[in-house]
Amino acid sequence: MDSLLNAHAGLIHRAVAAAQAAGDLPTFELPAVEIKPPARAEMGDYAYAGALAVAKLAGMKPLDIAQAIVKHLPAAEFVAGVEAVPPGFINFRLSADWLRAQVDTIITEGDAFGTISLGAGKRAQVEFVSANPTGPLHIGRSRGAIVGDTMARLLEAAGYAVEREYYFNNAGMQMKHLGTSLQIRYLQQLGADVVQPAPDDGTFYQGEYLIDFAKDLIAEVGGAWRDRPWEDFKEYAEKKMFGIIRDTLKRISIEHDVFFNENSLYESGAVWDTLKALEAAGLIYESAVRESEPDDVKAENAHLPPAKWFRSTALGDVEDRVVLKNDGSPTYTLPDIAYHLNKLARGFDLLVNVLGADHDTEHKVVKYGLKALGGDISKIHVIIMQFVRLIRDGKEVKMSTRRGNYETLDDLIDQTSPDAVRYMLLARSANSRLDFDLDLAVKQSSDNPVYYIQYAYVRTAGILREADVRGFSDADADLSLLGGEELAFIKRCLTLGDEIALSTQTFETHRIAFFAQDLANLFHPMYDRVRVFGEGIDDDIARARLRFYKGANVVFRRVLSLMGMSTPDRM
RNA sequence: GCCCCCAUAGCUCAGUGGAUAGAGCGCUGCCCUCCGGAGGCAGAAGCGUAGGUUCGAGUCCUACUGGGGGUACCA
Repeated sequence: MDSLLNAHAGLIHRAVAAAQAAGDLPTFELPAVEIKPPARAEMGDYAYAGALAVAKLAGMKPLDIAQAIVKHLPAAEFVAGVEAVPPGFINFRLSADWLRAQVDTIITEGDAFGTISLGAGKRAQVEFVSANPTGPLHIGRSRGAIVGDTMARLLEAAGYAVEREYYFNNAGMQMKHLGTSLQIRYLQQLGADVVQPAPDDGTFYQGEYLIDFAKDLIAEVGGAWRDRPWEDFKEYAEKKMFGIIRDTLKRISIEHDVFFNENSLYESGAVWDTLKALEAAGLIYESAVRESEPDDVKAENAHLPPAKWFRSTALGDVEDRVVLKNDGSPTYTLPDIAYHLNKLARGFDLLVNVLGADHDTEHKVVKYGLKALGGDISKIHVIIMQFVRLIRDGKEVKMSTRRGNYETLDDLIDQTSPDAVRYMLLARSANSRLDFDLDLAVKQSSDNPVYYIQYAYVRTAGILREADVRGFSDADADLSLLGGEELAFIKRCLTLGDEIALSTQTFETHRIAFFAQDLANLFHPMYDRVRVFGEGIDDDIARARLRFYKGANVVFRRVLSLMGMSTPDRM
């Protein structure tokens, strides 16, 4: 089914064209049609404010335009009434009969309910998490994990074929430190006389997990690795670490389709090809400092070995960027550009990138690079997330990967639940900072909205179970017996398609969390009043309501699974 | 210094240039205890400051104030 917003917008478009053809409206290009629910329910279900916007363009009073549009509006089965009201709004009212009939549509569509055709026939890729395997995932990474996976789920619901990708680098200094740290732990476990670096030594990973790895390694090979080089330990640690990371992600229902190793871009020569291409475009220069620096700064640094700079300012950047360090090795920018060229070459229609706020500048530089090399950056969308701050006892908890005293995602899941973690990290706009209150998340009470939402689903399941026990069927239900409260709930359910469209167009995953909360807020008061079984409720009404709650059950299951949350029948 | 993000109710946050700005928690008072109470009803309370654009601004622009992030040789 098409979204209701689109359906209404279609009516407006046709009406304007018809009014123009009939000479009731002058010819003008209709600007983007915005349909919204009106401010108050009494005004109707959908409202169009376009007549106000085009008044000047058309040279007519807004209300006259609105009336002309209404006059030519084609009939539609979902519309029960339309009126043009001052100062120039057009208000639509949905047909109650049509709404009631949607209960059956919802049940028929089942887990596909809300699916739209926006991305039909298109391929999208979402790249997220992308943490190097130097340690377990921590809270900072988990926000991107949830946002990325939810974005992927929403894109799937929008009709896209979606691939989830994890980009990682297993070379570099940090991985070497991981290898040497495991080597030290291994030798320690064997009782060898090794010096353990001080806690503030940046080259040593203090985390308990490396002691566990060392024990596992001894169980496998005993003391045979005493004289092995650090590279072997690095490889072992990396493999173990990826296993842990994948297990953690799986606990919160995240599985990637592709793991892309940055190193392959060096092996294929793509990194150096990228540099050559930028050089060929005349956008690389060799210098100790930026060429924009004043002469005295240049002179001061003239003795330093030169680096290679990307003249990104030529493409609109605020300053040039180093792409090759003065030791001859690339900065992260070069492989990043090569990686995105690779992604573009794989033929996706949409590339979504989920990054932390610390990468905000970096992704812009990558885009300048792609632009310089003719890449189609309109296909790339980056979600920049502000940081997560952990709060315990009302105070911020400091995190540090290397010292090992940070909160891991696994710890958090253990303390709360996968569902609570998913919801709390989702229910906030990506460009707002997120305070994760550990005390609140640990509390299993209604303070935590995840329970309120899931409880709505549980209640629908409870009704269906009760019907089963009583042997009561909803066969031949007469949906015309449903009341106003049920209709209001159905209306909200039917906006799921619009939510999915908007979320995927604006790349905002928090919307679905608020939608779920809204739905639960409508559900619980209704549940209290609209009962299926009880004194004075006759069988006809009970059948209609049972059918209705069956539909509600489908909707909650769908919404929860879009958020990657579980759907327990009991709590 | 320069660049990016943020500022809405006591707290945490929604809000697509449209009509009387919403929710959760907390607070105050009440109801129910029934398809599993992790429930329901009602109430008090708000757009950082100053300009500008617009028929119309929480939303767009400028400045300011406050908080966060970034600013080659960590990714």
